[in-house]
Amino acid sequence: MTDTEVRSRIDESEEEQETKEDEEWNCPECGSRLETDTEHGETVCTECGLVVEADEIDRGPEWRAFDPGERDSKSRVGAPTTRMMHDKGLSTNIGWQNQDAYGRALSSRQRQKMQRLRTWNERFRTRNSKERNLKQALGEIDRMASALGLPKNVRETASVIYRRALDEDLLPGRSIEGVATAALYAAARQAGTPRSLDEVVTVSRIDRMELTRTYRYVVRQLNLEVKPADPESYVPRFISDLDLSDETEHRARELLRNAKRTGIHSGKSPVGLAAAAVYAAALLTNQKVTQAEVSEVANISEVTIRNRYKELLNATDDLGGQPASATN
DNA sequence: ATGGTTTTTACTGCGTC
DNA sequence: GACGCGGTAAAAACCAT
Repeated sequence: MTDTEVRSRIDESEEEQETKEDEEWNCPECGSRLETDTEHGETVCTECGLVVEADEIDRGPEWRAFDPGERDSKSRVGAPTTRMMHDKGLSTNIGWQNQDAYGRALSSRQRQKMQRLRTWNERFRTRNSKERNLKQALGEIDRMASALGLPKNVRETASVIYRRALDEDLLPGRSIEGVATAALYAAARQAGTPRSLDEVVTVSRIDRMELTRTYRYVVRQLNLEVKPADPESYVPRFISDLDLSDETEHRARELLRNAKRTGIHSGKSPVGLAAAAVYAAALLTNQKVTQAEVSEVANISEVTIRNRYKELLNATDDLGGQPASATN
C-alpha cells in the first residue's frame, strides 16, 4: 500500500465520523428535534422521548469494558467538573431543596438539621479553598525567594503578609501570583534586604505593571509600613558582585551616610544612589571598576551613576573634614 | 489627564592606552 | 582606534494632583 492510499483511507474514515456526529443533532429514531435537559445532563428527543446520550463534555469512560459485567464494575459516577469554581466543582454541595432522595418533603426537624449541615459544609469548603490557595502561594513565594537569594526570614514575613491579605479578602479580582509577588517584594524591603522591582519581576510570572498595582493595593489595605528602601542595603550585594574590597564597602556606606545628612538623597532612586556610592568608593580606594560594570550589576544607567556620584562627592566635600575626602 | 521630576536613551567630544 | 568618561538634549517613566 502506498502512502497516498493510506492517507486517503484515513481521510475517508474521518469523514465518516464527522457525518455520524452531525446526524446526532436529530433523533436517530424519528428524525425530529432534540432538546437538552440540563438538570439531568441528557439530550432528549422532543417527539418520541428517546434519550440520546450526547454529553459534549464527557468524552466517555477512560476505561474499556469487554462485557456488561465489567462495565458495571468499572463504572464510576460524579458531578461534571467546571473551571468556574476554585475546586472545579468537585467538592460536596448540599442541595437547597428540602427533599429526600425520593423527592418527598422533609420534616421541619430534618430541615433544620440540613440547614445546619449546609452552614458547616460551606465553612469547611471555603476554608479548604483558602488552605489550597495559601499552599500554592507559599510555594510560589518560596520559589521566587530562593531565585532571588532571599533568606528564610523574608519568606516568613512574606507568607505572613500573604495570610493577612487572604484573611482580609484581598484576593478576589487579583491573581494569587500577583499578591504572592507583592508580598515577597514588601517583605524583602521590610527585612532590609530589598530587591528592585525589576529583579522581582524577572522571577515572577506577572509583569511589572501588575506587580506595582497589587503591591500598592496590598500595602494600602493592610497598612503595611514600608519605608523607602535604604540605599545602603544594596551596597553589599553590588560590592560582592563586583569583587570589591571591604574597605570599598565601608567607603560606600560613608558616602551614603553623608549624602543622607545633606539630604540629597530624597526623591532619587535608592538603587542609583547605592550604585553611584559603590562606584565612587571604588575610585577613592583605587580599585578598577567602570561605570558600565556598576550599571550592569545595579541595572541603572551610566548617566544616573554619573549624576549621583558627582553629587555624592560634592556632598562630602561640602561637609568638610570628612575622612572620605581626606585621603587619595 | 496633567505637569513636574527623575531616569533613560542616544549622541558627541576629550583624553589615554 | 577602542575604551572609559563626562556632558547634553530629548524621550520615556514615574508620581502626585
